[in-house]
Amino acid sequence: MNAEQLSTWLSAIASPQRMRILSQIVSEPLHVSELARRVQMSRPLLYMHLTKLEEAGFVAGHHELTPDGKALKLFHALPFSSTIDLATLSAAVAATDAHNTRQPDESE
Amino acid sequence: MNAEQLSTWLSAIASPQRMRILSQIVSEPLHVSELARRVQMSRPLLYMHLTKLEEAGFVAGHHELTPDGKALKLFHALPFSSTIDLATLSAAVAATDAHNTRQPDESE
DNA sequence: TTCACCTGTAATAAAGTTATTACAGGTAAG
DNA sequence: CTTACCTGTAATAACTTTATTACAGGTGAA
Repeated sequence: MNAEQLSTWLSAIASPQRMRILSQIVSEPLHVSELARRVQMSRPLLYMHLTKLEEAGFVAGHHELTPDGKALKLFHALPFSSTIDLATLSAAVAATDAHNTRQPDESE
Repeated sequence: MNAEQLSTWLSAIASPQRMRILSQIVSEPLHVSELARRVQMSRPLLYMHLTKLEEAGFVAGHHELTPDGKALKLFHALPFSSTIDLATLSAAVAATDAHNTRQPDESE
């Protein structure tokens, strides 16, 4: 994990709004409209936040049909745990530096 | 720790630039101008980043006089370690909710 | 005095994030 | 057909963060 990736990961949860969203779908998955009502947020805005959370791997969404045939998009939180300290950050910076110093033909 | 405080803390390190700054002053303290040269950043910009890091408790700065009498401002990284997971985030959101639901006369 | 360092901040520009509004389109029930 | 739900996106406004430029002022050495 390089500095940019770690930054993307941390930025995704470093938002009170996204923390609230996440905490709502820890125990039970919810569909977008219902989730929007619970966190009192417009759907377009919620989509933006969910997209960031999904890209960083904190949530996953999947379509589901209700018994009566309505299509819902359900989201649920994915479990994770990570320890952050100076060593973690330094390692990420080192990974970035190594990448940028690398010769053109060197592989990932 | 409520959601806003956790957000401030995470946001402070969720930046590749600030990770680079931090990793430079882990082993040895450096004065502002020298640090600016190492991370290739203008001093005013570096000050802005250092202020954020200091407010979040990741670095500390102190003035020091060189043997020949020049005043330098040295910064060094403060050690820390924190585990981030769904429980941490949910607890922060709960702390915020508790605060907002509280009666006017309730204490901190 | 001039040069080469250093600290510190104010004003502003540039870029990125967050939030809103307004759409288009779907299903099922009354 | 209208009402009441749902998904999804495009355009844009409002705001925050990041970065630059331009100052003012200090010390010590040549």
